[in-house]
Amino acid sequence: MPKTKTRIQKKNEATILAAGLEVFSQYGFRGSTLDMIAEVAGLSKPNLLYYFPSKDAIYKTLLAQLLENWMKPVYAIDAGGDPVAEILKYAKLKLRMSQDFPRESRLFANEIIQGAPQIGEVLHGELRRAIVDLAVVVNGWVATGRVRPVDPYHLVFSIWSLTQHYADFDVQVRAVMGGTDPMIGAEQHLEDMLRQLLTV
Amino acid sequence: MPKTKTRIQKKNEATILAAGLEVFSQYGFRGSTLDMIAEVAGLSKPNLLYYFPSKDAIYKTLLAQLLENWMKPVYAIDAGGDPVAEILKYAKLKLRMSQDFPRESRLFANEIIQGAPQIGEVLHGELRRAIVDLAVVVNGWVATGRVRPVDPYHLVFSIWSLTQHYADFDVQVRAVMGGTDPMIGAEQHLEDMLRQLLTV
Amino acid sequence: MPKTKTRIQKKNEATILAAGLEVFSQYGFRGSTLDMIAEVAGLSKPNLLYYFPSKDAIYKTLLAQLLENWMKPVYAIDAGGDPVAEILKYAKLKLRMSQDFPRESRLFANEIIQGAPQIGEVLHGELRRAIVDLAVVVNGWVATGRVRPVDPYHLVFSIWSLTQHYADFDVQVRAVMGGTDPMIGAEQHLEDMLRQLLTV
Amino acid sequence: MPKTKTRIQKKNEATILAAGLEVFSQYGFRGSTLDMIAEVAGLSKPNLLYYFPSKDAIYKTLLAQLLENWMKPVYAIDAGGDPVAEILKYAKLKLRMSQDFPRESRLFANEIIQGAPQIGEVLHGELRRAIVDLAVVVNGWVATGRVRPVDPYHLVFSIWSLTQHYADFDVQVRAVMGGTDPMIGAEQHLEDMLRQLLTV
DNA sequence: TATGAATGAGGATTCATTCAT
DNA sequence: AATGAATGAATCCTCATTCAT
Repeated sequence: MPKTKTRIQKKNEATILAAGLEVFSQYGFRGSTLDMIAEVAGLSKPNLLYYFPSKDAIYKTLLAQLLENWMKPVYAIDAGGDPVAEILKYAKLKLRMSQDFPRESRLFANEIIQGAPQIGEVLHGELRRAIVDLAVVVNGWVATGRVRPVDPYHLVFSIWSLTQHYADFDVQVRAVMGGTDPMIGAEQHLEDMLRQLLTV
Repeated sequence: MPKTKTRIQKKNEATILAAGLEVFSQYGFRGSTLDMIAEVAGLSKPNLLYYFPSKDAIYKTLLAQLLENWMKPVYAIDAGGDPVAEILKYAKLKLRMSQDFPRESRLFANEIIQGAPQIGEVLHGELRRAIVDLAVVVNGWVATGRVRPVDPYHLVFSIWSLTQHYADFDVQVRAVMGGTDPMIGAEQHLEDMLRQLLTV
Repeated sequence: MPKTKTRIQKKNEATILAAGLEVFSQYGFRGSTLDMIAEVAGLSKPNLLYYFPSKDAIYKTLLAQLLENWMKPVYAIDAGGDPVAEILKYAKLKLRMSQDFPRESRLFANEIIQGAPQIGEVLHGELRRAIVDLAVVVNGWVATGRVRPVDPYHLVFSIWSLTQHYADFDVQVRAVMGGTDPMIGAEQHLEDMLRQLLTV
Repeated sequence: MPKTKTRIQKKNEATILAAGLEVFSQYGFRGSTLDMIAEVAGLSKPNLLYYFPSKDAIYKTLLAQLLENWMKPVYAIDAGGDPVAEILKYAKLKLRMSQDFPRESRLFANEIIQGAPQIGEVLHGELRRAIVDLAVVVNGWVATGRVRPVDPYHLVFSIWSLTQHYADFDVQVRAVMGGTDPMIGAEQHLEDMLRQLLTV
């Protein structure tokens, strides 16, 4: 019999994942406790473990979901489109994701900083393949003189690091900028930087 | 009489701090245990606490040391020097620090991601002041047409995020780049990017 | 919705408090361990902490309960009654409490000897007020010649010290008296002493 | 070679015992730490253990010294003297000891409350013998009508408990009496009480 | 004689997980 | 589907004592 999930089941799983994201993204895996997650979820601790077999399972489910969304934008780059426009589209999408899903970003950052124990394989597999493919495209653009000569890998790192910085280092960004909203100038700067870097 | 530290004392404190850095930078404060640190330090757990009153004290000492080194480069920027050269000098220094002290960088990243519970004040105080001062300098350069118009804050974030990315996201960087040494192209790219962004 | 306690909850809390009283009254707060209390209670150590948040909480709960019962007898003294009879009634009540609740008495004694870190405020507040009020009554009796001139405070100390002596110094009392039951002559002596002291 | 103690040895042993008394009397045996004692003594912890083999040894030495002084007054009672005067002399001596050596009193109280693990034997031996002898004397006085009929044991307990109360329950006594010095009325009351109780 | 260094044996408390209902 | 009850395995920290000098 195929396990069809009831409405309540779906709702609670979603609630737990949301709570898990909230907590894990701030305190990391080991720094988070089921009590915290249960508190945020508004459920009892044993009830959490009724829906997920373990703390680990919640964390892994979150990471899996995250990776899916994390990879999507790369595939949206159109090798046939205008180079600068395509890169900018990608970069802005990344920036918006950092704005809209800062907790996901921090969850990811925590996982990577700790050596990617859970998602190491994905990094070496799917992610690497996607970026290698992208590098071929970019190198093609460079070879045909459509963009300035640029290392595709470091280009990607620039985009990743800066966009995620606004989410992951939010506290520092806000501390440094005082009351100013960081996001106001962020996109402008990102676009300017990439245009200068890429436009021939 | 000023308590002069024994040779053994100095050695062991250094050993413990090194071990603490190793462990805290990877697992964060809550994810690290005194057992791990003792293991790495090659000392017994109570002996750790003979030199430092608590786990917290080790962590705070590390952060304090870190902050000191972290702030230095900013102050080395010479308002009277060549704008692009000064910014480049700073950026390259930062990059080298990430290369040479990746654990310090990750320790810092962990602290910030978790909301900077320990160093929040420094961020709002000394760090903010330093960057505000730097912004004045950069804005001066912009106003006199010596560099392209850039937002000083986002310029700084670009430098910070990219340079630290190589340390904090090392696993991902290496996964994506396969066998290639990330550092070979990193400085080149950093310089290119900043020159394009800043040169009028 | 008021948290109504389960039957099990009530039972276990009572069990723990009884065990805590047993242990704390003999070894004092610092000399007692959760292991001892768990052993006596027949519960696991973490289970103790499931019902009470800390060792301290068990101790404080016990002291709070104790103080309530400890204060009651004072309030039962009727200013309008026969002076000697009222004092005797109070003294005998105290004596019976020492007999029936020797552990409570020792718990109290331990707390006081160590400087009353927990209940210092109650001593300066409620207890002092009660005894000051009592002193007024006794002084009234003295002034109207209904009892011999006595210092109300030292009268109270006499009653407290002697009655509690049988509980707190039980070992010594029994050692000195050999096989004789201390309580047989105790009440007799107490009554005789107070009558001689008070009767005009 | 007979171990003759050097001057420094004597001095340090005395210092340690004084510090031990200070600490043990307040926190009890298990509640006291060598660190506390070392702190009070102004000596290093290992140095303490150079003079005394263990924490236990310090405690036992203190108790032994204490018992010696504690027993003396009883022997000073003169069976041939005036009954009331002799009892009063004894009681006042006890009171003065409580005033002058409150820490000794509390140390003793702590030991007894905890079941007299160290000095149980002395209580059953020397102390019991002394009080039994005293009882014979008092009973003689009673038989010959020189004092009112009193139970010698409970008489002794009255004296012990009240006099020690001022030392052991000092905090409570002072709390109840407010600013008044407890000792001013104490002796007066003690004398009055005993005279009333004993005088035919 | 004195003390800096070191540690094994606790001791309070936390936490993921299991059990019973 | 939900939760009160329970616990073994940590985890931070304390402390009497030992060791080396």
